[in-house]
Formats: sequence, structure tokens, C-alpha cells
Amino acid sequence: MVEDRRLSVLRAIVEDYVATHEPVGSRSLVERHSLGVSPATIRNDMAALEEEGLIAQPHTSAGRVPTDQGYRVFVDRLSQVKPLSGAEKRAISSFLDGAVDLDDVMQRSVRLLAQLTRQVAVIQYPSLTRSTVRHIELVLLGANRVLLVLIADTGRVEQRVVDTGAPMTEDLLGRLRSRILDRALGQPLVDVAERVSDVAEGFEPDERPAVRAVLASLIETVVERHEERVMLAGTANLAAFGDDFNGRVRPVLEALEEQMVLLRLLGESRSTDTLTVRIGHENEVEGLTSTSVVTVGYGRGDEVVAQLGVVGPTRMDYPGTMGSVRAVARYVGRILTEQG
Amino acid sequence: MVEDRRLSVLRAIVEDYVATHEPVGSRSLVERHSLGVSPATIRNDMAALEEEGLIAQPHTSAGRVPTDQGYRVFVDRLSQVKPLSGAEKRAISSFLDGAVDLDDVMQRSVRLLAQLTRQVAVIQYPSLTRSTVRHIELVLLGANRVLLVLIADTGRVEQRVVDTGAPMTEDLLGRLRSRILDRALGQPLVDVAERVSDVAEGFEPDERPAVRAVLASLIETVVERHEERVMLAGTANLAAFGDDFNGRVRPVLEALEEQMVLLRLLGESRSTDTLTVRIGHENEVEGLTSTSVVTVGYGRGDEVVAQLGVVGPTRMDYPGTMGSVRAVARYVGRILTEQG
DNA sequence: ACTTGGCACTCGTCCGACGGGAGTGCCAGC
DNA sequence: GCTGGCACTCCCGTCGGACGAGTGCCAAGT
Repeated sequence: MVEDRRLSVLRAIVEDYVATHEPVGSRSLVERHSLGVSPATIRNDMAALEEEGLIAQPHTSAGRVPTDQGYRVFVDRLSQVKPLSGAEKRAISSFLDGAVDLDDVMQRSVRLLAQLTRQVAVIQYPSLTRSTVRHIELVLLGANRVLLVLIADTGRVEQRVVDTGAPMTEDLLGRLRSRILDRALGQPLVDVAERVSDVAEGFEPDERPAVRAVLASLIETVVERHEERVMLAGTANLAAFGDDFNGRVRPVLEALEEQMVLLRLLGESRSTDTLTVRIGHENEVEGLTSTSVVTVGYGRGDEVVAQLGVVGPTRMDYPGTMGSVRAVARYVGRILTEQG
Repeated sequence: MVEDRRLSVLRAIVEDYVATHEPVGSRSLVERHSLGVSPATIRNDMAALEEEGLIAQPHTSAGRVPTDQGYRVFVDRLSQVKPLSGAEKRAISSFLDGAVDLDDVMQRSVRLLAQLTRQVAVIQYPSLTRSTVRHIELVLLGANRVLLVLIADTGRVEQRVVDTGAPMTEDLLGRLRSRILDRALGQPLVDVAERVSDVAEGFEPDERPAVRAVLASLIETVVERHEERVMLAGTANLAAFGDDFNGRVRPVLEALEEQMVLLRLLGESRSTDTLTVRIGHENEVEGLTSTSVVTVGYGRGDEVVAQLGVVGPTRMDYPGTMGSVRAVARYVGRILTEQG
């Protein structure tokens, strides 16, 4: 009973603080919410909440501000994901339809998400590891140079230039291509390395060096070089809530420029529809300890192929943000399914 | 004679202001530079320079600050490009060597440039229009779906998914591919549209709809959709000189997120080694009127295939920035030449 | 025709003091 | 367990004065 009201007070504090960006006091709280009790009572509750570490005051005798833990409780127990309005849904589908290729889908999605949430949006390209080989193409660029193009069934295309070290001919390349395709076509990328490992043995000894160089590059592409790409949008929105971050915008921008950081940030939901929220110091990434990150996996059906999400100030509209992230993830998943 | 000293004063003002970010007064000027005259004389010169619109004072009785026009004169007549130090040159080549594909070259270059100049760096992918077709690949993705991959001799790869509208088979696709390659291989991209325009006529009437869809997409790829890509790095550096911009960092970040804006920004040098400097209001792009942009073309030999450059505050170190931009452009050009 | 030192004047900036206001904690009473 | 009252704390905006950097102008010197 009393416990319930305390949580209501916490909810009210979070909501007001998110709306106004100013420490909220007991008086304004009772005015804006019909809590049915007096400011003095609220003060007692606040003292208790502060004791529990859920709120804090920036200065003696200023209003209260939620702590990271306070937001945590709010997200876990006091809020629910806010579904998008009809207009927003329509905006999403009209914006995402008409994407011509994977790059385009990624770009449109991430921009859209940034716009919907007015925060920084991040999207990860569909992982190679879960997909299968749709095609592998080898193109002779020069005597010692081959372009390797790998096309996955998710529509993703990987390319790299291979320096063969030894002479390569159109004829040899053609035979190599069909051998590789024999072994790899339709196979999951994770299995490709193993399946092509002995291909070199089918060639003449003097052909093997060049063949091996190509195979090594292929294996590197599918295995070692996970190099999951990420795309970013909405960094301009950082400027708007610049003051919120203790250490200014700089470290945040720096962190966001590092692909590795972004990848760690996106985490690893293993099922779609499970939103992950990391608040403030829960992000172990340096520079982002005063931001919150909301991510979710997306994919075909319930197979997760990658993640997307947003980065914003800890004082963000969690229900709304979570709604937008989830909605965009669903649409992207649907589009991938249709196109695949 | 007197005219000469005035220009020296302007140069000194620019240099000091760039170094300190503070309005520079007559007294400190004679202290830091050996001009051989008294502050009073400098004041007279300053009055004249202000008359000409080359410098201005933020407030009555504060020091002077260069105007956009002042910087213009400085760049055109008072400075020369500063060559990089040996250490910097070594850093460039060690950083750019080992790039595995075009994406990698672009990414490394733009990051390097951002780091060298401590500003925002922009690089444009090599234009398709000036290059020739190295290979065109068609892959059947589904009954009505074909993946079109176009590989240019600059190493650039364009891909798109084509919805054929009518059924497509492996056999038909194979015939189409060899027809297209017959016509287009080795040809300049600009000529491809014309050369493949009548390919459909060689097919059976019932095959033509699907064939036409693929051809249309190909033509779109090489002609209509110039979609020159750009890559950005160093936006974190914006935070450092945040105060410099009248309207804060926000509009700058917004402008930089727009690909179209960036493309316009990069302009069109038609020869390598000709640096373009646009200062403050000379940039007609909204949001960037208080920044300066230094760009240059890069390419193989003296054939320009794209542009790169940096965006920074008008009070930037022009000689140094120009040196870095030119150096990186040369290295990128060299790498493209070697790889091509 | 330039240069120079002197001088009065203008402003922006940096305190320190002051008052208002918002908010708190505590207590006594219901 | 709630409430009203009250004293207290502390942030913040305002004001005024001292300070200093820098200017413009003028009269004199070279």
C-alpha cells in the first residue's frame, strides 16, 4: 500500500524529470499528479526512495533526480512499451518501402529510427555467420590480382581484393570458381571454411600458390573477419541534449565513431522482440556511462540476424523509445523476409 | 611598403587568432612578432584593415578578429601550403598500406585525415562515371528476383536487387549475362547505357519483360543513380571547437548528415593538386556558413576520380590543413593507381 | 608623409554582496 | 501514518564597483 505509493512517486518523478529536465520537488509533484496526499507525505516517501538509492538530489535543497537505479526500476516495473500511433506506423512503412538494396534498407531504417526517437540510432548489418552462401564470384583484375565477391542470402555482399602472389589465369580462375561453388553454394557461412579447405589439392602443384591465396582470403572473409558493419544516424541530436552529459558531447561522439564500441554496445539479443535496456553505468563502454542504450534483435521470424537500437541520455522517454525501436525492428525483419 | 606592412599585420592577426582563439590587440601583436614599429602604428594599420573589411572587432575596444574576407586574403596571398613532416608522411603510408579493399582504403583515409587535421574529414568514393566496366554479375535470387553486381575498374562495386516482374531462369540469366558482358566489358560506364539498349531484341518475346527489367536496372545503376557515396570521420572534433560556431554545433552536424549537402560541399576540382578553399559564407550550404572547407581532387595521375577534404572552423590552420589534405589525396591516388 | 607616445574613454569581465525562491527536514498534532 | 507549520539551506539571478585590455585621436617628432 504505502510501498505502492512510493513506486508511484518514483514513476511521477521519472516522468516529470524526463519532461522538464529539472529536478522535481514535492510541491510540483502533487500539483501535476493526483496522488491524493500532501507534499509533506511525498517528502517522506522521497526520503525513503533516496535511502534506497533510487533518486538523489543534485544539491542540498534542490528537487530530486532519478538515479540510474531509479530508471532501472522504472523500466523494469513501472512502465510498459508504448505502441506507436497509427500515423507513425504509416510513416514507417511508407519510408521503408521502396528500398532498393540492403544498404538502402539499412540506411533508411537507421535514419527513421533517429528521427522517431530524436536520438542517435545504430543498426548492425545482418550477420554473415547465420546466413548461407548465395553466390561466390571471382573476377580477374590483373595478373596477380583477383576480386572476390561473396553474396549471402541476406542480401549482404562482401568483397575484397586478393593479391595472389603467383600468376592467375582466366582458365584457372574458372575452374577454381566452380570447385568452390560446388562445395560452398547454399552452405551456411560458418561451414564454408571447412568445406573448401581441401580444394587446393585438386589442382596442379604450380597452380596451388595462387589457389591457396584466394582460398585463404575467402576463409578470412567468412570466418576471421567478422567485421560486422554498423551504420549510424542522428548524431545531430546529440547537440540537443548536450548539457545532460557530465563530460560533454565529445566523449560520446568519440565512442560512437568506434565501430568496435558500437558492436559491443549492441549486445547480443538471441531472440527478436526482447528489448535490452542498458542504463548509465550499466554500459561498460567508456564515454557512454551517462547514456542509455535501447537495443533489440531483428531478423526473419524469430531468427536474429543482427541488432539495432538507439543511444540517448539516461533521462529519455523509455516507453516511447522502446516502442519505436521495437517497431522499426519488426518492419526491418519483415522487409528482409520478403526480399530474401 | 606601407601596404606590405599592413598585410604583415593581417598575417600576424590571423596567425595569432588561430593560435589563441582570442581577439588580438595591437600591444600583444608587437610583442609576439618583430614588426619593428610601435603599437600605435599597428593601430593605424588595423583601422585601415578594418576599413577594407578584412578584420573586425567583436565589441568596441576589444582586439581584432579576421573576417571571412580577411582569411580569404590570407589564404590567397599570405600563406603557402605547409608540407608535412617526415613523421607525418611515414604515419600516412604505414596507415594506408595494408588496406584490403576499396571500402577499407576510403575508411582509413578519411580517419587519417580527421586525425591529422583534428577536424571533420570527408571523402567521396571514386566516381563511376569516369571508370570502365571490369565485370557484371547476375545472380538468381528467386523466381522473380535477380541480384545485379557491377564492378568498376576503380574497385568500386555497385549492387542492387532487381524485381523482374516476370519469371527468370538460370538459363536465361546466363545468356543475358554473356550478352551484356559482350557489349559492356571494358567500356566506360557512361557508354554502357547506350551499348546495352538493344540487347533485349536478341531474346524471345516471352523472355523480354524479365530481360528488360534487368537492363533497366543496370542502366539506372550506371546513369541515373549517380549516388556518389561519401564517408565521414572525426565528427567528435566538432565538440572541441563548439563555441566557435554562431549557431552551435547542431546545424553543422545536421548538414554533415545529409549526403547531398556533402556532395555539393566537395565541389568539383577538375585537376588533382588544385586545392579549393571555401571560407565561411562562401559556402552556400545552410548550416555551414561559419565553417571553412578545404577540398582537393584525387585520382590516378591527373585524372580526377573523386574529391576529399575537411570541414572545420573558419579560424583553422589553413597552411597545415591544406598540406594534410593534399598529402592524403596524393597517397590515396597512388594507392588506387597501384591497385587498379 | 609616417611614426610615436600620451591620454581619455569604452566595454567586457571578474568578484562579492544581496535577496528571492524553491525545496528540504523535522516536529508536533491529528 | 498523514499533515501543516516552520526554520534552514542553498542555488541563482541581479547589481555595482574595480580592473584591465584595447581603442581612437591628437599633437609632436623624424
